[in-house]
Parts: sequence; structure tokens; C-alpha cells
Amino acid sequence: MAGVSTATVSRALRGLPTVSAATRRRVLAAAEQLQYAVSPSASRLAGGRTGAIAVVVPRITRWFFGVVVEAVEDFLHQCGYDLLLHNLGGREQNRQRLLHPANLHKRVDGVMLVATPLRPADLTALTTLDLPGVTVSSGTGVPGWPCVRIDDVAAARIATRHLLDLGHRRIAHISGDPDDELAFTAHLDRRRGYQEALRAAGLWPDPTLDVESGFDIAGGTRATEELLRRGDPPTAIFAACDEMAMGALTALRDAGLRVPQDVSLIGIDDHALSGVLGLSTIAQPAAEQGRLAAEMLIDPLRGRTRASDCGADELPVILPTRLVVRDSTAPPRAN
Amino acid sequence: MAGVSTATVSRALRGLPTVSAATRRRVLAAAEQLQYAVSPSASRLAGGRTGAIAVVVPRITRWFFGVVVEAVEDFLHQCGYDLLLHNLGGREQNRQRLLHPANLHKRVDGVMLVATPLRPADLTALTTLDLPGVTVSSGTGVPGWPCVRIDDVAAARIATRHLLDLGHRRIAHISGDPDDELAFTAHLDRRRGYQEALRAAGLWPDPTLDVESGFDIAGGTRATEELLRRGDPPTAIFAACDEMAMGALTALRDAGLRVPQDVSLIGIDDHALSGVLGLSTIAQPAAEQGRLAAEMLIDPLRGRTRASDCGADELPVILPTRLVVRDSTAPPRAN
DNA sequence: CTGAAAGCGCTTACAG
DNA sequence: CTGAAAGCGCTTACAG
Repeated sequence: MAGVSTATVSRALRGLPTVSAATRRRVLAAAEQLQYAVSPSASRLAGGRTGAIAVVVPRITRWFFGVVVEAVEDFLHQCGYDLLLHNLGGREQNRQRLLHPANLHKRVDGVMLVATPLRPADLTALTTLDLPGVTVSSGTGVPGWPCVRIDDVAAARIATRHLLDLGHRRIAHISGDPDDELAFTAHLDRRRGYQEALRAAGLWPDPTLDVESGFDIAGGTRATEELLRRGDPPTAIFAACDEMAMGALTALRDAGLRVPQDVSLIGIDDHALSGVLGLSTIAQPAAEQGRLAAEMLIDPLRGRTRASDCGADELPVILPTRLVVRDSTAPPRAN
Repeated sequence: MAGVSTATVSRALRGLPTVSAATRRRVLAAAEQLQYAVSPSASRLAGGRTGAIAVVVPRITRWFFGVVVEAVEDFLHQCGYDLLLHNLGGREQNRQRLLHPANLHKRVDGVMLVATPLRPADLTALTTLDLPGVTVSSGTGVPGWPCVRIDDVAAARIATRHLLDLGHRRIAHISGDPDDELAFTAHLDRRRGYQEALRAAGLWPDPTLDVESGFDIAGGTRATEELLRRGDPPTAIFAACDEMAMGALTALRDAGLRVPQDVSLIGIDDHALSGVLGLSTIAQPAAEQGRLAAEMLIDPLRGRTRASDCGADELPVILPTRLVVRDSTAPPRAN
């Protein structure tokens, strides 16, 4: 030791204000010299906080989730929190395991659920756990948890409207996420926006132009192949996300259809590669959603009252999207 | 309680063999009924193991690292380990913080370093920490840690050879990673392979055809723009990774050059979107590298002796790569 | 501003 | 196969 009790060492190392400057200096010096590092398990046990946050994503390899996690990781580590990553990987079993109270209880100080579908049973489990949390891009909110997201219905409406404005009338939609056995809300909302835009233009959504598949590249390819198999191809396709649009690109090329001359194509995201591919899209701020959600989760934990605590803030925070027109959308060919 | 001591509960819950079946049944039933979950901090403190692994990647948003992390996460959770994610994000400061003994000591049972550059000082720090670890895709190994990787020199040689075989002679190379202030070995090895292939064909590597930039999409664009600015464009480009190749695609298109008619292009990775883009590449098994590394890290922790412990296994495990020819490479135009 | 004491909730030898 | 006891290494009221 450097002449003080362990209690004082503990206080000095954590920077509590109730330590004299001289003492703190001595403690820090001794710690430095002894290469002393506190045992996280011990301080967690004694202190009651774990200093860790669980972050749950469907698939870390998809653009949106990678960007969200990157932003969250950065903020969390800046605040001194560890990030426990959970990748659902499309397995219902993983979701179960993770959401089981034993895996969250006393293990983390908070939870971030990104686009994670929740059943009523999961909701009550989470609620009785009484753990702080936040959801991102999630339809079913958790009572008492803030939520950050975009307006998926509006984004889809704008994408579809863009195609309508160009003069398209036969507009297909590809979407769906069999990765989740449960309803994944983003794609349901996006379909709704698509249908609303069509109806607003006096069109009737045609079920044969609406194909479900995986919410990723391969899914986009499969959905588009199915679409083309149905005959009488659409003049435009609205894909529920950019990765599906990219998959569509392959299928269209293989079918000998050119984009945008034969078929226009638009997605949602503004994926890092959408520019390279010249893909028109609705850009959504992924990093900002992650960062903001992390902040809303952490701030209260650090004792900072968020303004929202003063009132009812069951309202989700909606971040803006933006139409980005590139080379994949054009007026339909005059027949 | 269900009639037994806490010691027995502990043993029953962990499935130790020294508990009678009847007792175990009673304990499990009681735990179930009480919604009892052990406190991880307490068992860590008492037991000395944390049940967590730190995984360090340069950028989770890049294809390779996302796929590696996904595979690692899956394996780790199957083994009951938590995964603490560290994303360096190109900040030297993050590397420092993470590698500081205090942030690893007693916090995790093991470390996986993916493509993380290490200075001599870092090496000694890690060695004195005496923590089990494994490196993936890393040039500078850590003494005593296994390493999983591909042969970057060979991969680059094969890519370059493919271009040479097609008849190209003016073959450029784009590479580099300013994200890392330290030498990031993969790109150095890949340059070496490129140069070796040229020399083996009797060609002299031309420095004006070798441009460094970021190891990502934007870097590929910048490097290619710089290349074209130098005049007398090459007939082929070997990009150090697919993401750089994708960036190159944009620059070439903007310059009015067609791929492969005017310029052939090949990368390394077999990125999820390389197929969509018709990009020729050298495929590397990313998930397998992650999974295998996780296994090599975890198996000894669970008391399983790996065969390699019996001998000196300072040799890295090299996984195979494979040339994938798509539409971005073709013979040069006859002038 | 600092110290003594209790306690966080487990696991681990040690007996039996 | 099971229990009593000690201890893991901190933090937290409680005094002073």
C-alpha cells in the first residue's frame, strides 16, 4: 500500500470527490507502480453494477446492423462500458436463449435491442426483469424503454411515390424476412407504405407483384426471380432494403433486363455500396440511430436525468430519411 | 431452499458429476420455481473465470470482420461464453486503451485479435498479461498464441498471375490502410505477392502503378483516381481487397472506362456483393477462420488439450483460397 | 477527508 | 454424495 486503507484506494481510483488531492496522487502513483488493476468481478459484486451493455442484432453482417453496432461500440467504450454482442443469426433458439432472464439478469446494466421481434411473453419477461433498455428500429416497443427509429411507412411511401412520379404504374415490391419466425416490423411497415402510395395514386396493390423472401442479397435475387417467373414483369421494383435491391440486380441481369431502361429499381438504406451500384434509395441514418440510442440508454445509468424522464416519453424518436436518386430509376419506356 | 446447502446447489446447477440425480432434480426444480439465476459477478469472483472473451477487430462494418465476428459469436455462445466486442475504428487511441493491461486483466478469459497490428511494446504487454489468446489474419503473431490466416502472399500472387495469364502487362495495384498508423500486414503481404508474380513473369514492378489509400470502398476510389491521374492507365488492376475493387469500379466508370473491356479488375475476399458486381476475386474463408480461431482459443480453456499443445505449434494454421473468375477480368484489348 | 467492518453471492478445498 | 467454513476482491454505509 501507499499508506491508506483499501476504502480510500477504491475511492481514489474511481475519482470520487471525497479524497484529498495529495492522497489521490499517492494512490494513483502506487497503483501505476504496482501495475494494479481492479478486479471487475469483485467491484461488480460489491458495487452492484456490471459496466456492461448487451446489444442484440439480427445479423451483424448486414449493412445496417454493422453500422449501428460500430456507433454504439464507440459511444459505450467512451463511457467506460463493455459491449456484449449478441447476433441472433436468424435462429429462434438464439432469441429464446438470450431473452431468457438468466442471461440478462445481473449480467448487464442495460440492453439494446436492434430490430428484434418480441412476443408478448418476451415483453413480460423483459418487463419483470426491470432492466433499463432501448430499442432501435423496432416495431413492438418495450414499455418504459425509449425507441429510436425511422418512419418506415413514410420511407416506403416516398420510394414508391418516386416511382409513381416517374410514370410507373406496374410497381412490384420485394420484401420479407424468413430469418425471423416472428413478424419483423420494418418490412411490414414498408409494405404498408408501398400500398398506401399506390392507393393514393388510385392504384390497387397487385398481390402478384408483391413477393416475400429473405431480407438480404440472396433474398432479393430469389424474390425477383419469382417475380419474373410470374410473367408480365413490372416496370419498376421497390425493394424493402438496399441489400434486396442488390440481389434484384443480379436476377434482372440474368434475365436480360437492363436497369433502369427495362426496370427501375429503388431500395431503402443507402448502403455503403449503393453509390457504386448507382442504386436509387431512401437514405436512413444508421450510425445516428445507434449513437442516439446508446446515449438514451447510458445517460440515465450515469445518473443524468434525461429530460424525457420528466414526462411520458413513450413516443419513439423518429430520425429523418432522404430520397437519393441515382441511376437505377428512370421513366418507363414508352410502349 | 430445497433442502440442501448452497454448495450443493452450486454443484447441481453447474452439472458437476458429484451430485446425486435425485438431489440435482430437486435443486433444478427449485431454481426453476424461484426464477433463480446465478450472479455472474459472484461466480466470477469466487471461481476465477469470467466466461467472457474479448474480440478485437479493426472495423466491424467491413465484410471480412463482420463475417468473422458472426462465426465467432455463434461458437462462443454455444460454449456459454460472452463476447466483448472491440472495434478499433482506425483510432490508435482505441488500440492503446484496449491493449492496456487493466482492460484485459481479470476481465476476460481470453482474447482474439483479428488483423490487429501490434508493436513490440504491445507484445510484451500481452505476454506479461499471460492471457490465452489467438490471432486471425495477423502478421505479427503473439508468442504462445495460435494463429489462423490465409497465405496473403500466395493469394496476391494468384490474382496477379490470373491477370498475367490473360495477357496483361501493365498491371496496377491499389492497397494500403491509413486507418492503421501501424503496418497492417495483410496489405504488405499482398503487395509482395503482386510483385513476386510480376517478377516471375519477367516484369519490373512499376512504382507509378502502385497506389496506396484506404483499405475500403472509398480508398479504392481514391487510389484509382490517383492512378488515372498519373496518365497512361494500366490494362488491369489488382485491388488488395474486394471493397477496394468496388471503389475502383466507381472511379473507372466516372472516367469512362469499361470493365473489363478497357480495364480488368480483380480483388481478394469474395465479398457478399462481388457476385452481384461480377467481380473476379480470390475467395477466402472468413467464417471458417473465425470459427476455427474461436475453437483453438476455447478448447484449452475447457480443459480439452489440443493436440498442438503436445508440440511446438508456433506455426500458423493456413486456410486455402480459391480463384473465382467472373466478368471483371478479360484479355487486354488488342491495340 | 479517511478507516474499520460488514457484506456482495458465489466456489472451493476440506471433512465426513 | 453432501455440508460448514473460508475466501474471492472489491464497495458501502457508518463513524469519526
